[in-house]
Amino acid sequence: MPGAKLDPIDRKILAELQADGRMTNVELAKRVGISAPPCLRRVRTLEENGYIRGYHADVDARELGFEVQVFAMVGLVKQAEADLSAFEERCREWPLVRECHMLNGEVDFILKCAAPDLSTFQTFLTEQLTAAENVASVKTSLVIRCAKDEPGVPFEVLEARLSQEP
Amino acid sequence: MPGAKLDPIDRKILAELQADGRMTNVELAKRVGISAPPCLRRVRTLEENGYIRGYHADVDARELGFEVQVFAMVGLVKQAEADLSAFEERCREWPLVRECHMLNGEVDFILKCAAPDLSTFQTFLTEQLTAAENVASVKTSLVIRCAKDEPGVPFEVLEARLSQEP
DNA sequence: CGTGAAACCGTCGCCCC
DNA sequence: GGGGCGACGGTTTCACG
Repeated sequence: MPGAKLDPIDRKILAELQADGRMTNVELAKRVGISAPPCLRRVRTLEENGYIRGYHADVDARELGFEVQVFAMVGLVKQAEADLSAFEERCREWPLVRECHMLNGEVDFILKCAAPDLSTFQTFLTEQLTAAENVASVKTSLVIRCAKDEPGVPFEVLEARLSQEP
Repeated sequence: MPGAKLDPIDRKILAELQADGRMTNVELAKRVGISAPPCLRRVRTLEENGYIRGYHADVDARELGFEVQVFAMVGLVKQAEADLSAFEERCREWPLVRECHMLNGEVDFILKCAAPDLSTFQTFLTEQLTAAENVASVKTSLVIRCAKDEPGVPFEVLEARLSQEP
């Protein structure tokens, strides 16, 4: 049962840093109810054990001139592990592809892409993605608007679960 | 032309904070080539003008016990603006739904969901999402694995564009 | 935008439970 | 094992040139 090695203070630290990753350590310590030194030690441990992968500013893509966001559903011709890995490696090299998830079901991968405008994306779509080796089909959907974009994990759900069956 | 109001130093600040949101201000100032006080003023301005929406620790969902990630494609019965807004409001209230994007094409919305296990998700799926008013169809795809998950925007693409046609 | 100064914070060693 | 106290050096954040 993962996440069980964390005590309530660790989970509170993760929840607070997920909500505000630039909080000072003393502020964080105050919120979780311990003093600064042990709080910092816990944060370092959480980082080293991979619970915290990093910290990122949440930059507004549209304000920066990335008007186009697209979800692309990709089907491959062959799905042996080597084929899957090869496609994933390609995706890591394409900067327009921000996320690449392998799925079950009829489609093999879903990609989230960001581009400055439609023509940039269509060039990428026709000359790179659809043209890539082993790609059988690509279906794209433009994002009209984004109603919710919460990073990370719903800690409320985790806490409800843990308080229910300890 | 959005993003044009930013000078190269502002864009460098955004790129650096996107890569490491917990960097100290003096380190950031060193990297962008100015001293600390004007660097902090620029960061504050970028925050106030909405270029930076926030800072978040990138928490490993699976290590925390969220084993299940799902993409859900949702079609509605009616798509008048009031119907669309009502569904978006529902999504904001569901903690398991982390992202909700309205799409063009045959499907109306794509949702990214996170859940501790399959049964939690299926309960949500059958009792909440599929049962919600105005929902016509829901197709779900489990995430098998994630090959890439880069937050934010490819600044390399932006810089290449700006240096090409100033 | 840079300099200087004051307040604050990150961090360490040590002691305590 | 983990938490608290005190102190040092670095950082944030002013006012001012």
